[in-house]
Amino acid sequence: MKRKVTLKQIAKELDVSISTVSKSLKNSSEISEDTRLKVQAFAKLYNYKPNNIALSLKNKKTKTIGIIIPEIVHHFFATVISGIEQVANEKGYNVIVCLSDESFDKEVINLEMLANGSTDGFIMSLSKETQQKKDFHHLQEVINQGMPIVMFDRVANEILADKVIIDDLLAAYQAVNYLIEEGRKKIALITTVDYVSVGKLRTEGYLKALKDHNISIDEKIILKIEDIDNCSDVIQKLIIENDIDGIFAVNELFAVVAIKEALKKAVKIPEELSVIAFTDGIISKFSTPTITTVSQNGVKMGRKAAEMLIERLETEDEEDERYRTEVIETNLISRESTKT
Amino acid sequence: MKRKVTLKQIAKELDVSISTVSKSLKNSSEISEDTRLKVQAFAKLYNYKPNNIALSLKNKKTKTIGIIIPEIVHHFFATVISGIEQVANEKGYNVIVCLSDESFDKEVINLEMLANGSTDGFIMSLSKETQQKKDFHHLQEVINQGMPIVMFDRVANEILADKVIIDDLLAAYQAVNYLIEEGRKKIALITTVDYVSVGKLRTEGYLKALKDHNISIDEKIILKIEDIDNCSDVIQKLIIENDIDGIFAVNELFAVVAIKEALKKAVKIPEELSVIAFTDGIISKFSTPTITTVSQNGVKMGRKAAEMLIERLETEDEEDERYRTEVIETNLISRESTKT
DNA sequence: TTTCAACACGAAAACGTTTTCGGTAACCCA
DNA sequence: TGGGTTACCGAAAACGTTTTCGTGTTGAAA
Repeated sequence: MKRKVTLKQIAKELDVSISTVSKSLKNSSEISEDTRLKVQAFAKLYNYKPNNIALSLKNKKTKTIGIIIPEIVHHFFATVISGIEQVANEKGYNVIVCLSDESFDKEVINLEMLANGSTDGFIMSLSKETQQKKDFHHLQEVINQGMPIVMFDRVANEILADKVIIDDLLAAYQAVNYLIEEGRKKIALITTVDYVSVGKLRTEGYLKALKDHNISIDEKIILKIEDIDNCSDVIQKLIIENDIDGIFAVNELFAVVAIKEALKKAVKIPEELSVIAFTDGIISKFSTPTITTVSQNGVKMGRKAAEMLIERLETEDEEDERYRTEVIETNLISRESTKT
Repeated sequence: MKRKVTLKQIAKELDVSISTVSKSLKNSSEISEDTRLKVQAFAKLYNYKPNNIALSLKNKKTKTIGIIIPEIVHHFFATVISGIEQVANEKGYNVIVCLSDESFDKEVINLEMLANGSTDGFIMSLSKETQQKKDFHHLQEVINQGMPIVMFDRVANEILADKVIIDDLLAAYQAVNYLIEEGRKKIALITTVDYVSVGKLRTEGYLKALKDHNISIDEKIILKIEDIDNCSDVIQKLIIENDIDGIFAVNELFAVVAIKEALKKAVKIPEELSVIAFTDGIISKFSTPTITTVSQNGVKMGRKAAEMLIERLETEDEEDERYRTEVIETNLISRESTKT
């Protein structure tokens, strides 16, 4: 087992100083060609690679991006990571991933953990609990220390930082419009509890679309679901007890459960009931019938977030306080769960 | 913007030496209670946290695990990461994730990148290309440098290291047996190309099950698919041209495509055709009909891998060359795509 | 012969820790 | 009063780099 070789060892072996070795490897003109080549040959032979930690300490740059997200077993977040990793890779950065598990405390711990030198900046999406508590002091503190943060999807208006979002309200509005133009009159909404920022915005879009078409709002067919694992019963109830002809769901899981429950009751999709879901994930593509969705391009969001962060990291004039909010466009992918 | 405070700054401010500050914060008995409390109060006030990079350099430990996987937009890998992160978190480690995109070169680059001090060890699953080339010198080199590697799922027999796998052959054997015991006579196999280690093993299990029941092997109903994105045509052909009554697919994507194609042709599932898939992912749970699967507990694999790696990292007597291969049990989750 | 530039290289500081070792008082006991 | 202990603190090395500055040697010009 041959341990990694250091500058010091090379210096000793070749009977020169550490400085000489370092300069030789950097092709400094200060060093004679003789010694330069000698050192380079030796370094190559022993497969010398500079130690990243030492470099980080010296340069006060880790070339590492911290990602903190609620969970990873979730197609959307996985695609975002994928996008981040792509541009990080291109620009020579690594990514270190932490999961908050939707917990405020874990989010704080992870953030503080990584803020002590491990990363140059953060890309994050807030945990549900954080959004509920509306406590963002941990973010503010990190920002005050001079570490840039880019937030995506679940962002906080209270925090001044770069952000990457989609226009949740507009996209929801358009999706519901789509159903209305199909001729649907009684469109149900299946959404999350209100403190999840995106859920709230999508709900607003739904309400606005109905209002703009003079369709009265019926609270009975607006379902706010907290526990995603046990939602089938309430959804079934929604379908049986109201003769709805359209469903707008804020995620594909709600949608697929709704479709299953409808099929059980022999409701024909899309003839009698149209379904549109937010988030174009793996489920929508492969369910039967396939589901019309608002596609939320996670890869693109990740790429954009990484670009924004790295730009801020690498721009010299640090204090440009003009934070940007980038809106990624969505598009409606129509599939079998709607008529047109 | 107040930058992070260091020992040196505290020392200067309080007019003591750096050593005194360091010892005070560690509650060393060498320091008088007076100064100790004074220092601690000051440190707390300025929210002092030791710099991780400096610690890493000093201790030659980063408390960071490198994960290198083919891709993250894949439910199985996401669950594995989730498992790794759980125990890493418990034991005070961070994880840094790199994606090889199934490319040998990227795998090598990532490995070398992280091996230069950034991580203490690795958990990885090989890229397809690496498995095809059978070139593992990059792994061997890292191991030679004294960094432990734990491989999971797509492992290499040629490399001596700790491994976490499932018994692919046995699980496939049992799955096919299940179909046979249902009374299926003509069972098709939809698998990957052979160089993917797990695909090969699952194929072997399929063959063994047929042999053990004296069912003759029909090469026409064994489909080896390279391009997962355009597999529907060949699968459709398989279903129309052979009157098969069972399908064993080595992943859920193949299975769901097969089901869709069968339904198109009005083949009744499971009455006329049973389907079992490997990998219990999100698709199997929500497709219509839901799919009977061999569940491959990714979280458990991840947890196990992380435990093995951390144990090796933290055990003093470094050179215990007895590498272990841990086999995670699978179980068959029967759903609507099979009769019993 | 003196002077000066060019050349080649090394010493040392710096990044932020931890830890070993020494040192200086004050105190105790004989 | 002398020797030894104890309590408290600081200097310095170490981790592996990079970079600034200094220094010695050479050769050529004056």
